[in-house]
Amino acid sequence: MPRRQPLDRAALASQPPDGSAKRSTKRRIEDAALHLFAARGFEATGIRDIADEAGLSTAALYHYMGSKDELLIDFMLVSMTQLTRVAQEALAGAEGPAGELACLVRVHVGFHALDSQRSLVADDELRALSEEAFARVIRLRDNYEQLWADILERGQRTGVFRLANARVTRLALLEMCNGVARWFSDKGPLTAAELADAFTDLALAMVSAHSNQRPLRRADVTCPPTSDILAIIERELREFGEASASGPAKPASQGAA
Amino acid sequence: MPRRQPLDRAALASQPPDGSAKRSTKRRIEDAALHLFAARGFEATGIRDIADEAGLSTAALYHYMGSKDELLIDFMLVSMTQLTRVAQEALAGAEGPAGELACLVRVHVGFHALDSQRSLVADDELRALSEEAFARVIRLRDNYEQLWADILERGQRTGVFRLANARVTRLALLEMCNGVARWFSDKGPLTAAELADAFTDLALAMVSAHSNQRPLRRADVTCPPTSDILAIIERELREFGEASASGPAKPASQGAA
DNA sequence: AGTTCCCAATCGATCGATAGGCCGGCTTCG
DNA sequence: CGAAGCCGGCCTATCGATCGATTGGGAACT
Repeated sequence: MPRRQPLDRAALASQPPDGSAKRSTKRRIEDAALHLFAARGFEATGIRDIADEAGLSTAALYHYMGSKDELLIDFMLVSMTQLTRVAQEALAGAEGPAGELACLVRVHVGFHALDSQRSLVADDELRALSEEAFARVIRLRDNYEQLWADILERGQRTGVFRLANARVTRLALLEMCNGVARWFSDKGPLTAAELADAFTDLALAMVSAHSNQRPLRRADVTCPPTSDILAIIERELREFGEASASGPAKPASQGAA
Repeated sequence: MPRRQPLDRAALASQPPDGSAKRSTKRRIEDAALHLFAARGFEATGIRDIADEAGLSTAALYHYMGSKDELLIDFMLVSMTQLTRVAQEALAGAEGPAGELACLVRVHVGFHALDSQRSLVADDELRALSEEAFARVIRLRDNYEQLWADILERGQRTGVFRLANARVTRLALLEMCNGVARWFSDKGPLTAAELADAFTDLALAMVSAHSNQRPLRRADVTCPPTSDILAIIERELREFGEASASGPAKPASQGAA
């Protein structure tokens, strides 16, 4: 019978003297949950599945997390917050609607390729949220999508873009980019950078970006290079990965209110 | 307490003398299941939810369907079969890669707008299928997507399209069109026809469709008009709606094998 | 009498979550 | 220094609720 692993104390002892032993466990739980949510869906994933993949009992799970629902909510809030933050940082290096659109596409595609599991869950499991949590996440998402709407509107108004319908174009762009998380694999033929660049040209073509009667391609716009943008994303993901795993979910046993 | 409705026998009696009473019940079940699967997801929908919305007991459900899983499988097989059939019929009236692409976009978007619930379920719940059912549905889907791949390849080869990467372009196009089922509402500002036309231009721009150095728009290509294509879709949906609801799932109680 | 249609009651399985305790390291105090 | 007490980390066992599905009819129509 497959006994549960008795914990490699030697490996734990070799880590920094702070709460790192805990971190590794919380990270294992989050990684397992994210993997299963993305592969089977939130509703189809049981806490026993998560516990098995993390190498724990179900009871031990609740030492680190509030509930299965909170786990999902956290994934979504983190995903939307990171995406928005990276987009804003990257937009500082872009010029004009065409450059800004290229920037948003690179960020969005980069995020959905480098963190595809979390992105997939964040995009597809909104219906699993309670009304309150849904409202919180949607507020963040609306805020993010407003970046796209503003840029499309500005491009339309200044004549850089030619849009039959700004709303439809925005929705088409976003769904196209969201789709990346559904099929991208880092074992596939394309790197995240190549994908982000390919999508940048697709997006510029969709909005008929042009200047002096000539269509604009990604080489023509002012926007941080894809390598820089991917580096920002990776830094953001790394920072959160450490921040989120600094200890148990319940800081101390406090009396109920 | 909300008693279950005692069935309006008078209304049933006013229908044609064949098996129409059954049809209405089976249709109620399918409509309820489709609505709930689309709104909450397959795994989050219980058979009691379906029974409540259909105005039946859970036991009565099994008089008309095999199982909850079979219900889902049927939705998917029907969706893929109809989509492929309509696409092939419509393609007969198209000329050249640009006309054919416009045709596929109109069919795909039209389907996802006019039958958005079934399309949404078919696109999003693949992971809920068993391995065997998954293989059956995927085979149909691959067959359908091959239509897109062939047209993109032909457009690329004949110089009508300019594609950086045919596979990426195909995936981007399909995800963009699939997205329609997630946000389209017939109570929204656009009709299905207007949407299909808008997406046709977006798609032609994405592939850089051109002729004589000039970009091709939907007015320039040879393709059945959107109104005709939507009519084909509606006929297909109507035909199935009646065919699928002609009686209980279990034709007679037969001994087990 | 047979068939169609449907229900109340209930099956075993599994769901998310909790109770209560064991174990080992750390701190505190004699 | 060593014993005592605490606490974080994790376990087994189990909770009530709900899951999909079935049994065994009863009422209505043919």
